[in-house]
Amino acid sequence: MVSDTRSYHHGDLRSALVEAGLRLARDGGSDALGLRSVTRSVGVTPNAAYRHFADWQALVLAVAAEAQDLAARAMRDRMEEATPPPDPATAPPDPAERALRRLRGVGLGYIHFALAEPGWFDLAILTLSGPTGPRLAPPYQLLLDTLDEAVTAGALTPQRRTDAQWVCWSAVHGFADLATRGPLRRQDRATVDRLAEHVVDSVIGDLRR
Amino acid sequence: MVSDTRSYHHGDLRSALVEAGLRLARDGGSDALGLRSVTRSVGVTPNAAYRHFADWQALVLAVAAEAQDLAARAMRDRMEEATPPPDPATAPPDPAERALRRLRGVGLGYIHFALAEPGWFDLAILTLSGPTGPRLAPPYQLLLDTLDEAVTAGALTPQRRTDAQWVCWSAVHGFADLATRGPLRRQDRATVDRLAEHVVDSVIGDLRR
DNA sequence: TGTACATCAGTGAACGCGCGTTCACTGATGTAC
DNA sequence: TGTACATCAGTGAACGCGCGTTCACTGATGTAC
Repeated sequence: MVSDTRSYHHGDLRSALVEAGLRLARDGGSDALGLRSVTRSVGVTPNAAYRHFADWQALVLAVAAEAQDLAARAMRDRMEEATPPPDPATAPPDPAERALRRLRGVGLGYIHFALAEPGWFDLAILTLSGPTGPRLAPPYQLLLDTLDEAVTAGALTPQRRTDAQWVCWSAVHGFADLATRGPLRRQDRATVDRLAEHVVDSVIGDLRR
Repeated sequence: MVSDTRSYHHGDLRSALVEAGLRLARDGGSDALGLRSVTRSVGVTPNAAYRHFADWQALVLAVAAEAQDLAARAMRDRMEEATPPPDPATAPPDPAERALRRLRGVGLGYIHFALAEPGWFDLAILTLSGPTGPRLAPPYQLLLDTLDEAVTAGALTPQRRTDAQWVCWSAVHGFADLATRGPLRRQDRATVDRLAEHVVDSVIGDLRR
């Protein structure tokens, strides 16, 4: 709480609504995002939201965009974790190998975000196809960039690069869905992690072939 | 219509409700399956459904099971289409090659069912994880059988067979989701078909490697 | 520095809707004798 | 073959709920002079 002195004017209700939306969606997924539930959570009248969003859908889109940013950030973290900055004490790693490790990190990052935050994942994929304008969804953009880097690093032929994003995305997205909503939902975490690596490595194995 | 003479007793209301549910879900997906909307569609009072289903969820599960059967049937058709019975006039095909063609048919069948019947697909995946008892979901069972056949035919080593179902299912399921709800939704059909083949062939390419 | 006033961001109450579910009921069916 | 009656499968009305949205409003803010 920034201030406990509840004033008539909120200050930054728009941000507060988006944040409350994220909080609700974290537990309940996109279903938890009602105009009434979000405003209730902030402690404000339902129609107060109409000062900041055209309608209910606009609010959902705003929260979903935030969830996509969170997903992209988690993926990027995982990617960079997989490829620490070169240590001058050791031999510089093979750039092709390094690029594939980064690609692997991106894929596993996608899956692990879904497993760690299924509510946000559910919300994020809701609008992956949405008309978010010319800007691509951040997770998708990250995948494209990483694949391009793999070509530059010589890990991937331009021929194999073509449409590779759909193979990669299909596999990790499908796995994430099976693991969060589907038959792998009840499996223990170690098994799911092992299968996730297997799926990602299979796809990368095919790409480098 | 079996009979236009509306009697007080319906005859087979349970089947009629499931059929009406399928009809509604075909257009509107699982969201269209309300207890009221289904009974209304049959022309019967809402609570009449309680004679045949414990509650709303039981009705949904019954319709979803039907949708899964439809999916499995479409996949099987596609699989058998890909492997016509041996013609004695020509040389018998390589059994390993034949098994992989069948596997390819199963994967493409899954994707094409999703594209042809997105409403039913949405409903079917809702309950892929559901507690449907010891019986596995028919589409999943079909995948397992086809993979096992591929091992028998020598197209797949037992080593590669391990967990292969998750790689296959993840890829086709993810693609189906991207193509029906995701960023490929607006793509023209020819492009989507081409990408679908690319995804399936990539996975199979990795398996046979 | 003080005041008048336009603008803005919220309130409070209500609208109409559709949902799943429950209640007491009634019309139809089939079985025992 | 006919009748009494238990059983079953529907009806009709209502409950309580939560939803997104609209209306007229009021309290707070900031600006012009």
